[in-house]
Amino acid sequence: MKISSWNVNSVRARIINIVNYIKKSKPDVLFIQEIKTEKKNFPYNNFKQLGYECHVFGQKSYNGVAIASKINISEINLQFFKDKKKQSRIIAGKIKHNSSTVFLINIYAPNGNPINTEKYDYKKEWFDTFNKKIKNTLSENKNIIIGGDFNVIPEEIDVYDHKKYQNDALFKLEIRTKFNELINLGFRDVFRLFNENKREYTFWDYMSGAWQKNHGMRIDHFLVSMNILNRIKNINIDKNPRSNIKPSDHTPIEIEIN
DNA sequence: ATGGCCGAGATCCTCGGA
Repeated sequence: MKISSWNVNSVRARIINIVNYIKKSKPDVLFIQEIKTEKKNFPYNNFKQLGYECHVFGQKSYNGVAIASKINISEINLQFFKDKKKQSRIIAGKIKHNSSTVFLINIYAPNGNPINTEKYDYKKEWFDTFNKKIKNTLSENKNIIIGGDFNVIPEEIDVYDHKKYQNDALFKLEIRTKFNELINLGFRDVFRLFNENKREYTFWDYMSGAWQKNHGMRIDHFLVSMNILNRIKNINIDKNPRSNIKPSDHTPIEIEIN
């Protein structure tokens, strides 16, 4: 089974790219972030024509997450925790796969820039609440996959110039510590586990030719709980969609699970 | 050292993104 995650930067502006990606990559489940639309304007039909059912946690203009799936997802949850700013950032659900239940959590974590503002405080609080909630969830379900746009650069190797990002909300030590606290609850960053020293990115800014210069960062991740780690067969960052016309600034990341 | 590119939504500009 293939699960993909992609911050599309508007599901409506990106629908052609998304359809092309799905046709080519054929994920069983697609985590989508930054759909930037309300549920009522979500392009359900484009997905339905490809055999995908969509579960949507929308928001006007900003944020918004969705799960598109070829297989049944149960217990869809739009209130994994109560977001202080009422932003649509998490959609969760359960799938049955190889006679076990796997808890899927699709997240779009806050950006947090600029630092020393309430945006940064919101990001810190958001991660504190998320980590607490994950800790509780682990006591009930050992099979958890968290995927999405974490807005966290885990290590120096994960950004083209780490010195530039010391005081950025994506790389500040305080934020990376929270990311590590989450991992220490019993997860692995699957990309880094499978690629010890590899430099790969999932995001390139639209500005100043970042894509052409490969000025990227790895901020989209799959974290998998220890209990099902041995079932992960592969992880791949598909850079192709970033090179297309009218691209998202992020590109999909994909895992294969047995 | 600075600014640069996009999308949404309400006006021809602002906000948010990372």
